[in-house]
Amino acid sequence: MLEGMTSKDPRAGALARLASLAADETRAACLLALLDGRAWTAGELARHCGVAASTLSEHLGKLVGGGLLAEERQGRHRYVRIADARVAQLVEDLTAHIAPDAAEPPRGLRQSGADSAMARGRTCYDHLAGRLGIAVTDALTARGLLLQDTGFALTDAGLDWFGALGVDLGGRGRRPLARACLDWTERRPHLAGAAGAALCRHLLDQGWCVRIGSGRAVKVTGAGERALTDLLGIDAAALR
Amino acid sequence: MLEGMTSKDPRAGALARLASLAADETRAACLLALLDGRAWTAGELARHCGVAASTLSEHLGKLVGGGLLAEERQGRHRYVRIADARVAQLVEDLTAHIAPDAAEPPRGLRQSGADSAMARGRTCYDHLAGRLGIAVTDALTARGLLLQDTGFALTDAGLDWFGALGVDLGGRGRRPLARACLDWTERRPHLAGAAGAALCRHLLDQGWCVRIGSGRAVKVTGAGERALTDLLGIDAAALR
DNA sequence: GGGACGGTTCGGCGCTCACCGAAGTGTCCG
DNA sequence: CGGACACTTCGGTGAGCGCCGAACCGTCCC
Repeated sequence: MLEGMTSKDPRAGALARLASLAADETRAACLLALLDGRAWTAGELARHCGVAASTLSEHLGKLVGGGLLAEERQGRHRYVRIADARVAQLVEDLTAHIAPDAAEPPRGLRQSGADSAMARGRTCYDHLAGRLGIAVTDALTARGLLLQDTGFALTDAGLDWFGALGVDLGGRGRRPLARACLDWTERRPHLAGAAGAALCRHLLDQGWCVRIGSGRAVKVTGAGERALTDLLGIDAAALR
Repeated sequence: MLEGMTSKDPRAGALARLASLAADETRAACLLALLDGRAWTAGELARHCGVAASTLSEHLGKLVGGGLLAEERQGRHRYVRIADARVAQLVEDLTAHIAPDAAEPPRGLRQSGADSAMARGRTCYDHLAGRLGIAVTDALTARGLLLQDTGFALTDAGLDWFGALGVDLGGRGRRPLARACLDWTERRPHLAGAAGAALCRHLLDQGWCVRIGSGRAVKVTGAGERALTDLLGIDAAALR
């Protein structure tokens, strides 16, 4: 009670509290699962993590209370998702930090189908990742629309390109237009941020990409192959 | 022992382990203190955190073992510092996430002197922060050397500018040349990354800036004022 | 209405972990 | 050599936390 504390940075408590939220394996598994950007029900997460529903309920209470997750109740379901892009970025950053160590786990044959679909193309919160994400990012860079070597930013030509595509990049809120997100399978940066999100949304809206099943894996459609070739010179067949 | 686990992402364990390192208030305080980029002895940190030396020794064991800190033993001293720029960035990112909430603590008059020196200019790991860091970043942007609105990257002109200054930006290692670091007092992004570090080093090497005491606060010298005005058109008097 | 179902609350169990002081190791210095 | 000093190791203690199953509350559907 006495608080015999010395100075000790006042931010330390808040930092520790934030880190605690991810410091449990079950909660960490939830955050990683939710990085697909979709909303999961509490039950789905409980099964995914292999813990009792009651246990997971308490975890969700903490994650929501800590501002990392947003919840939406629908009937008897409790849907949760990553609260916002800042949180998604934080989890991505943490994940990127451990990626070099976490060697590819030995994969059973049964999983390799889904895995390879994920490696071809997937969403990472709200933008594209996998080989598709890399291909788009590299094509933008090759055409002088995106700087990658000296940082990560759209060029003026890049801004025009998005404009010509009819993609609204949002009212310049707090969120950075372009930022790098380290890809988990490819180990290379790909386009994230407001522009990455808008581009991903555009591809899905135009039917150039479709989600495979209910998961985060996506595949390029026939129309998408033509569009990617026309717009960016991407050899989309290589992504099949 | 049985490992009745279901799938549960294999990265979850590693993520939780990483987060645990920062999930303790004392360890968090250590990380924040070490963000000044200098090496601290175990005893200094113990006093700073207000815990017994034995307690802190165990904390350092975990932080070093987890790869967040690097240690160097000199005689009977154990010096520790942030392991590398990636770790520094991680801690910065986490800190930036909580900054909006952590309102400025009520400051006693005794501290306000040191605090205002910190607000004027300081190092943030290996680059400049505070009003000085913001001023340099904004000046680079205004001169078309740095893009901030569409991401964060040096322009070609920016590369030339660094070259003309005689600053070596390093052999393009893994580290990004330019990235944004959110300033804690100014709430605005400033230049970090390899270019930010090189620039900070250059200012100190040239005697344009000097450290105040042994801390992280820095002040601009007379020669520095002239140089900043010449090179970037900065009104350095405003930083006094 | 009644039963299945998703989610929450609660009590209790067991483990982990931060903390301390005391004793021990190694270094520096008079 | 002997004493001061920085740090580490080790037992012990107390608090916190993740987990479960059982009981409970709403919602959906037959």
